[in-house]
Amino acid sequence: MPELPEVETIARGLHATLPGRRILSVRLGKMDFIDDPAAIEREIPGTKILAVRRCGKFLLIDLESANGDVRNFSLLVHLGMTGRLVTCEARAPVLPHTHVFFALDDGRELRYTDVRRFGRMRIVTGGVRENTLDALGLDPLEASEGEFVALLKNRRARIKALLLDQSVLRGIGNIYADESLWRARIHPKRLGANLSLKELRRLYQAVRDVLNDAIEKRGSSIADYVDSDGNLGGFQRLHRVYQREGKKCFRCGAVIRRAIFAGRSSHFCPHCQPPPRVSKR
DNA sequence: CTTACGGCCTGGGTGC
DNA sequence: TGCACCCAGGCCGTAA
Repeated sequence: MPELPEVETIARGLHATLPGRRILSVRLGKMDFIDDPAAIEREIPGTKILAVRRCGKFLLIDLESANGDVRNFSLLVHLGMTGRLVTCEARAPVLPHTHVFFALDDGRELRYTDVRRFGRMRIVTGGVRENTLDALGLDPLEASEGEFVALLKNRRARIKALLLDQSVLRGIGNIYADESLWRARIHPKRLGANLSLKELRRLYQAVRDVLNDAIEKRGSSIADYVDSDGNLGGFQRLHRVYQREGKKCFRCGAVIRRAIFAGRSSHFCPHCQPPPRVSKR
């Protein structure tokens, strides 16, 4: 499941080889996950790739239009659950569910593969001022401790929901929310406003440590995730709670539990992460 | 405005 | 072997 560390790994991988390359042509398969397929087919061929970067869980491929026009623009890609963005030789075998092919001027292709097609793809213009991205909260790796604390300390929602809320913090998904809460020893059902300053600081550090460790291990390969070269990540081996229901807590030995909060599964240690006193439901 | 929650997207895995 | 159904995670719409 591509979250911040996985998208960061892919962005770095693509940024290492794509800038300067020109996109010669575009071929589309299924396109129901693309906002405006005609615009992609019309405006992408002939463009030069300037940079690849991450914003939350979004990938942005910055492009220079074919004629060197002033109007630069970007291809915005969200990988959803099963999306893959991989470069390979143009003659390389095509994986099933590959729906977008960008032919590059060095004989390679940039391909988008997505079994479930929960991903999204669209062209964005006008630099940073773009509504999809404007709605995003702070990047947890860029926010200061003070900003992080201020974001959460007055919120009456469950801390798990707040961590997942992209308009609060951008880039955290279910894996890293659960792993961060375990490291900070905070139960997912606690309310933001009920956390002590000490706990919020602990959570800030936990989130950063988890994300940085995961980036270092090139992300978590749970089901479909691979990096931009098609290689698996390594952080799934270091998960402490995610998908460890019934196994022993690495810290205290208690049995890790899984529970559904607001339709989302949460993995936690009932001993290290004590539940709120009065918990409704 | 804030929060909670159901539903939707799709198809692989599971269990009968 | 076939088949129905559960479920994944993000996001959006709705309601309280």
